Amino acid sequence: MALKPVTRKSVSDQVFDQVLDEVVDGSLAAGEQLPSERQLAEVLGVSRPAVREALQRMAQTRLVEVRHGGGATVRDFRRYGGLDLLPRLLVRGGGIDPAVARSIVEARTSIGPGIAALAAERGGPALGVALDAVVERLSGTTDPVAWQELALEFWDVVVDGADSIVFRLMFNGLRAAYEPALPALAPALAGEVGQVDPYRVLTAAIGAGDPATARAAAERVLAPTNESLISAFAALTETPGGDD
Amino acid sequence: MALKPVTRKSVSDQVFDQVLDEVVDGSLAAGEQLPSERQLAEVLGVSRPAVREALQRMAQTRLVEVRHGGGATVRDFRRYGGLDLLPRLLVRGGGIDPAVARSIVEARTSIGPGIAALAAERGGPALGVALDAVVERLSGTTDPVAWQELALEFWDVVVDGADSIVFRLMFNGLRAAYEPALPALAPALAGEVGQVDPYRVLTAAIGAGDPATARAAAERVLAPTNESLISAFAALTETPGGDD
DNA sequence: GTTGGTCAAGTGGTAAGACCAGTGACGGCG
DNA sequence: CGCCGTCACTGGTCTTACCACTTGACCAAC
Repeated sequence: MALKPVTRKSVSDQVFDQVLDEVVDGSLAAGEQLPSERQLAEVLGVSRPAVREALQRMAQTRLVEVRHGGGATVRDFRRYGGLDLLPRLLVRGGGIDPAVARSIVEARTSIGPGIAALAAERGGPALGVALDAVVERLSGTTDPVAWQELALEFWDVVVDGADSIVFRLMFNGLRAAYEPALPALAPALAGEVGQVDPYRVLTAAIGAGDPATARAAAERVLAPTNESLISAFAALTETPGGDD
Repeated sequence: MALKPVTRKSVSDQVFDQVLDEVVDGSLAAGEQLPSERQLAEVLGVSRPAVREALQRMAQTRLVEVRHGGGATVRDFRRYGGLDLLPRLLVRGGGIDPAVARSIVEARTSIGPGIAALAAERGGPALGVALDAVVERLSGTTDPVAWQELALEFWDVVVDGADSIVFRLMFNGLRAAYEPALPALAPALAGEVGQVDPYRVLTAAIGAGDPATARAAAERVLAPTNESLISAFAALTETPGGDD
């Protein structure tokens, strides 16, 4: 009997989710006016403060624009949305959106090597040691989920070594989208468990302060995961998967 | 007589800003407990709903964690923060943070070429035409601010052509951080106004569907701006600059 | 007709007070 | 000593009221 933690979503959370869904799936088109707070409150059967908290959060993500006395307007999420709505786009409509999944893979592949090169430039030997420690733990791991978690931590350390805050913030956003899906994703990526050699090569290049080699090594670390990720996402389309 | 729009910040905005500032500058360290909503409301002289809206927005950006009945905890913004707090980090402490500025330049340089290559792969001739139109407008522009706006729009079109939602969302976040600073930044970048040739080369490569050439061309588009950007940010350190 | 002003209705912003629902620590009881 | 209930405190929600702003209609003066 597998028990799972009870989820208790607050009212404002639910309002937020509903409005966000309508914005993302186009039921509320860009430029459209939202119902007034009072109307929303009545329709949804909740209080106005609850609605307001949800709308303020929507405004915080730049998905709606609220003007004092002038109502709230939906904005084009493709034009104004941030990385934070990546999870919502990924699971669009009950299944995984393959275009979004592909895009995540592309971003990994495209950005990772550059970060590795920066880390090689700046990290110094200390970074190599830190990475070695992670790789060591990686080599002793057989559980797919734990392995992916460690892979994520490996990159976390690399990103720290790159010492470039923009990459750091991007990584945070991607991780926030990626990590919750790990339990559902990891089994499909089980094939790469145990393949620590690419990580060792990358670690060595970074520790040696060799950006060019690090860039190439990063590509070899990321490449094998890519096709597996795409198919993993595809396989997830009709699978319940890890929620929240 | 230069008039500027009157700014009227709502109470919850001000609370949000204050708390955010304290988190970013470390007055509220990671792991620390925030005062209770009731205490905050009393200390700041505002109502509890106003405080709640601000805290909910903080939670939305993953900078604080709120547990029902268990208070609110500050999280490490370097570990959990998203791209949306880039503007705040950039102007840390009244001046421009050079490390953040450098990082923005690095991200431009590192990611731009990959996006250009993707756009070349996927855009087709139609994308070339769209880019041509922007370049044409670019060539007729002498005002520095307008020129930078158009450069931003050029990349906007490129990112659309790359058809990869993650890059799109990243670009949105960077743009949201970059655009407000443009009026203050553009004059320092006036040197590049009129240099449309790199853009033409890039446009041609993308229109021709040549990823490798597009990648190289993108580097040549971005490179000249980089040193100017760094010094522009530096010059901005002791200049009022565009607020909000 | 255009300009400018006033007004009313609707909307978001703020406040106060009350109560519900979790959390956590303290102290009594076995 | 350990378990467990109580209670104070915290966040979550609702109600009600009022303020501030936007919009559009209407009207007077030019």
